[in-house]
This record gives sequence, structure tokens and C-alpha cells, in this order.
Amino acid sequence: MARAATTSDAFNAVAEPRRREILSFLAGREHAVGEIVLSLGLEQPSVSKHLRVLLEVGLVEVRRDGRRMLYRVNPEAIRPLHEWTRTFERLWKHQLLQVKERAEGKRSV
Amino acid sequence: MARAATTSDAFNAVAEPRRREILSFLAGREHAVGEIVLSLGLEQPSVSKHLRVLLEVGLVEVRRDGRRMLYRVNPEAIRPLHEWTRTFERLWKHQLLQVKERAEGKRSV
DNA sequence: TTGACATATTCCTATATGGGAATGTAATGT
DNA sequence: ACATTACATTCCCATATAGGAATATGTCAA
Repeated sequence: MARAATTSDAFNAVAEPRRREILSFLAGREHAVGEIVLSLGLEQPSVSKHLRVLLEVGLVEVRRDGRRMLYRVNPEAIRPLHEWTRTFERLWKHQLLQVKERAEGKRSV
Repeated sequence: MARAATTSDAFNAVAEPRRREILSFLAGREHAVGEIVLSLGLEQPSVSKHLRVLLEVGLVEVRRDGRRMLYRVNPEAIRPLHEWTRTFERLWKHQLLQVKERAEGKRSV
């Protein structure tokens, strides 16, 4: 079996750095494809293809404005990633605490 | 160009569902490879290969215990993912607020 | 040393890319 | 109708899988 499709879920979709850049760029407000092209310096077809992937997994939404297509982030689709990583939060906080205690010459737990 | 290597960064490494399962399983405490195999019901070589990827991107660490290899999560490596997703937090909170206000019959912003 | 146990690696293959180039399609202005 | 603008899609290809099977490596026990 090959690797899972980039369109299989949000985790696979955001594995690609350019798609993360696009999402970050869209975090401010909705933007047309051409604006993304100028902003990130990618080829237009490349941007369109990345947007397609993001659209398929629900990470972005679109609306037409004349000849332009305005894309915006759908933040709800990012939440599952946030929630999953959050399950490890207590671990790194604990780790940081240990480092701190060690630095202060105390006994670690 | 093909897709980036799974070992290129944590984002690519956790795109694979089984690797996320392994990390979650290791979140409690360190475990031997055989325990992961039993727990997740995967083939041993498969688990070893996933662990190699996780190890290369720093998501797990190992120590030997006799013939067993005990793997544990390195939570620090998950933080960047958490931080990146967190930059969208205000967006979904805002979105939820709008939904709530609409449900209460108020004007949306 | 030999055998058993625990894990890692190698070989194989079908599959899904991401970028570049070229082309298709939709909407607007005249 | 036609040219132009703005995107989307298709074709091609080098590359990196993930799983299965087989094998190699490392450690302990007798």
C-alpha cells in the first residue's frame, strides 16, 4: 500500500508546507487565487491544486466574485489537529517543569 | 517532485494514522515494541518501521532494556504542531460565537 | 555454542503524489 | 462575437511511500 491520499484527512493535507503557508495566508481574511500566487511566489496551477486538496478535506471554503475565486479558511477543520496535539500538552509541561527544577538544583520527580 | 518524506518533519510523520495511534499509546508511559504490536494489532516489522520514522523526526526516544527496546514520546516535538494549529484558535472561537449569537437571535458581526 | 526471544532491516510492488508545461473553462468588457 | 482575465484541469514523471514476506541483528539463558 502506498501512502494515504493527501485528501484523506486534515492531517495529510497540512503535511505539505505550502498548504500550511496558504492556510496561514488565508488566516487574515479571504483572498483570491492570484493574491496567493503573488504572496507565496508559486505557480498558479500549483496553488490551484493545493487549494483543491484543502477544499476536499474542508480546510478552506470558496465563493465566486466575478472571475475571481475567493478562498477562506474553515477553522473548524483545524480544530481536530489542535485537539489531538493538546492531548500531549501535560507531557511537555511536565517535561519543562523537570528541566526547570533541575536548573534550580532541586530533585526531579 | 514527489511528496515530501515522512521523515522530513513532525507534520509529515503524524500524517499516518498508525503513527498517531502509536504516539497516543506511548503517551501514558514507555512501552516495548512487542506491547505496541499487541496493542495496535499490527505486524511487528510494520511497527518497527513506523517507530523508525517517529524516531528520525524526534517524536519518540528509545532506550534498551535487555532484548527489548522501550520507546517513549518526546512531547517537545509535538509542540510545534500544537503552536501552529493554535494560531487559528481565535478564528474558530469567533466562528462559534457567531453561531451562538445567531441561535440567540442577535445580529452577527 | 546453541537456541529462543525481541526487534530491525531489506526487498518487492502498487499507489499517490507535486511540479512543470500545456490546455480547458468561466466571466467580463467592448 | 472576440479578446482578455482569472482559475482549474490534464498529462507526464521522478520519487517516496506502507505493507507483506523474508531475513538479519542483537541479547539472554542454559
